[in-house]
Amino acid sequence: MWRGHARSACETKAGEGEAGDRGMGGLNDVSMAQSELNPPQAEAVAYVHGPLLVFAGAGSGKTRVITYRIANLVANEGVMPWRILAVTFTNKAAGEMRARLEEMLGSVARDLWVGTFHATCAKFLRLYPEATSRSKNFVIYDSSDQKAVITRALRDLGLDDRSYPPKQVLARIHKLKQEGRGPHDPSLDKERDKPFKDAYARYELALQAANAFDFEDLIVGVVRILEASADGGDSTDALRAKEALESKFDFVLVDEFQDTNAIQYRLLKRLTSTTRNLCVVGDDDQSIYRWRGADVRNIRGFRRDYPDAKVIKLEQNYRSTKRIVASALAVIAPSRTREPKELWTSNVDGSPIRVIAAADERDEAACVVRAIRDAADAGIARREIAVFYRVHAQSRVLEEALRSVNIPYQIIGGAKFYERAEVKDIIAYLRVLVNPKSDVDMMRIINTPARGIGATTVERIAAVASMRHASIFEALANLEHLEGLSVGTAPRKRLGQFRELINGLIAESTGLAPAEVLRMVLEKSGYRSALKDENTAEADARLENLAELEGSMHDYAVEAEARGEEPTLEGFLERVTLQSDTDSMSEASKVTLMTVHSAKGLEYRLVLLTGMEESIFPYRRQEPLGHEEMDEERRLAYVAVTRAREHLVVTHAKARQIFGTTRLEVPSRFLGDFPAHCIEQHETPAARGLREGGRWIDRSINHDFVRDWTRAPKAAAPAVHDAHDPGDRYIEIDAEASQPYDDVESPARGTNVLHPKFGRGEVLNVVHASEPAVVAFFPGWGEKKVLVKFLKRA
DNA sequence: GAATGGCCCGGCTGC
DNA sequence: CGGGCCATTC
Repeated sequence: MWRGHARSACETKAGEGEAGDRGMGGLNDVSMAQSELNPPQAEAVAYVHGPLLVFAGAGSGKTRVITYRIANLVANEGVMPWRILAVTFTNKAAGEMRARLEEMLGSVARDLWVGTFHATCAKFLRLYPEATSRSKNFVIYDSSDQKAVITRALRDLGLDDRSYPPKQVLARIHKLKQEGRGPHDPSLDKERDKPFKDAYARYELALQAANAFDFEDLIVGVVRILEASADGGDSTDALRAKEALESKFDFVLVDEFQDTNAIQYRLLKRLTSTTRNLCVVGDDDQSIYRWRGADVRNIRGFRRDYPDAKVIKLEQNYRSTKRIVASALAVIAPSRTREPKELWTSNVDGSPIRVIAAADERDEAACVVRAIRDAADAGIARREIAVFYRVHAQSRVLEEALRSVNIPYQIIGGAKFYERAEVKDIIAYLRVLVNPKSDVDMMRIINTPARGIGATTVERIAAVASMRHASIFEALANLEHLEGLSVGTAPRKRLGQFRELINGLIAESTGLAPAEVLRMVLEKSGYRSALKDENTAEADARLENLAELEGSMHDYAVEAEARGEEPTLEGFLERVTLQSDTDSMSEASKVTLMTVHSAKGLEYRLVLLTGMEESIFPYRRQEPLGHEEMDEERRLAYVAVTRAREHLVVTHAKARQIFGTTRLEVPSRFLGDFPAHCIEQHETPAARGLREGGRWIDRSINHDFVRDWTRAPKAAAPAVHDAHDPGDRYIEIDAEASQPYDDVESPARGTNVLHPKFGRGEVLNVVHASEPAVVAFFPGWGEKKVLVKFLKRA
């Protein structure tokens, strides 16, 4: 329960339970809840006109402030809901905000514009597609699609991919787009790299020809509309769209403003150019997307751009214990440039932060398992627990450890479902049906499943199409009359058959529900039967994934209907591309594993922060990090720590196998920043073994490691405790439930067994040694040959 | 001309 | 560990 004065707009007594479908009315009708807002929160809610900057410290209730502010505008200020735009960082956050507002305001909340930058701009562009030389059925190209486009452009220009690596060229293009600069921007005149400019121009043309946008284009496109001018030769379509857009909203609110980039900020300025009712909320200490173009100077410099802006700081943290808040502040403190603010909490001291030294990544995973079990014993539900890491590559070992002891978990991000080959294939079909000009998709499916149209033929038809500034689909339509297409009669015939396949699919898909289109594509393209014919376990898994794809279409249909929208294939495809990792998070009773980046905006009772080692977190490759990069790593660590409500466990390993090599690691410098009175240091027996025995440590290479280990967590903690009993290998075994194997009897292939050291495993092979033995796979350890007498039934 | 298997290089974070 | 490229085989 929040304490503090409720002021002005927020003095209301309506009961929360009465929230429901109600018309608009005074705020007293609205269940703005018994919630009492503290003075700065109330001020941020009640301040109505003009620019408003809210510095919202971690856990200071900023989502609540935005939500209430919107409710206040609608209920008390008489603002029409469709004239309010709220920009959130994820689709999930948008959905939650919308749901909350519907509770407070009733069904009128459906008319609010709530969404991410990308989703909102996509919506604008579908309203005014002509203004950007696209049609309404445009598709959005994700990074791999973009890479395909730029690779092709570079090849067409005869640029070799060693001097012009597609990834880097693409990165340069994105950087320019984030600044709103096209290939013919005057600022590029001094750019001496003409081939690069050509590649950029060609990339843009290719996207336009494909009736496609990349992520940046969605924002840039809307800004272009808003900056259209009759003098600048813009079309009447563009001018009409401009007029509609710039007067569309009375109020614009932006969450996580610290992670906006230059073009997004420009968009916001343009959308509010007449009203100046721009409310931005964020925390410069939590700016973690610099590498993606985010510019923390947007929030730090907001007052310069809007000298009359009202500035409010929310500094009371309601989320975390005192120890967690103090540690977070200690981690962020060394950062050089920060907006001054004092985060504080009146919450309890809480339990000490456990810092655990593990021997290696598996030992660390075992610590994680142990901590999760302890938490479960203490009554913390699994959904209240999260495991964080800096890079996805760390997740596998953690995953195996959890699986081996049957702790349900979900992984956010990582190997993404929609990036699986079979899913991408089918999505490519669907996108072609929606937008046949999409060459990237056409190239993907033209010979998938194999239908005798090989690389050479594809290359030739693509070359002819590009020579005529046409798409492959258009070239195929003219197949019989194409001059300069030198393919034999057989491939030509197959191309014709493919064209008929696509035309047939397009004709039959009209009027069908998205899931029905999917089923039809699977059948008629021959994709399903090709997979079935393979008759392998892998093909079966792919078929299952495709079934799951159909499932996700149903989920989408339900969501769309909740928003009052008609489910369409376009809508589904857009959702697939613009979905953020956390959007698909399950509410089920599972432990959540994710990167710290994904964790932004979330909170958990128990957070396990793993891999706190120099070179992992702060992450660095060869080059030492620059100041800016180091500051960002620090902010990322701050985000990680501030996700925890009650308990925080921080682990680091002394050696880590990652990216194919084993490295000796020293504890992260950020660990050294934790205040001594907040932490409690532990060490696993295996880690201590390394320190004391140093058996397999070559000190001549390793003296840094030893020195840093004694120095880095400089806080002399209370006594160092054992994280585990000696001899316990941390993979827990339910001893009572298992029975030993007899000496004579060997477990059969495929049976599950328990080993005192390696835990649960599966028998792969029975081997003949002097004693009965098997080769078994133990998650987290790999394949091991073990004697049967050490095994128990699982 | 198409399909498949091996090999080498590069590898973060993500709308 | 995976994707892209090349060599080999059909």
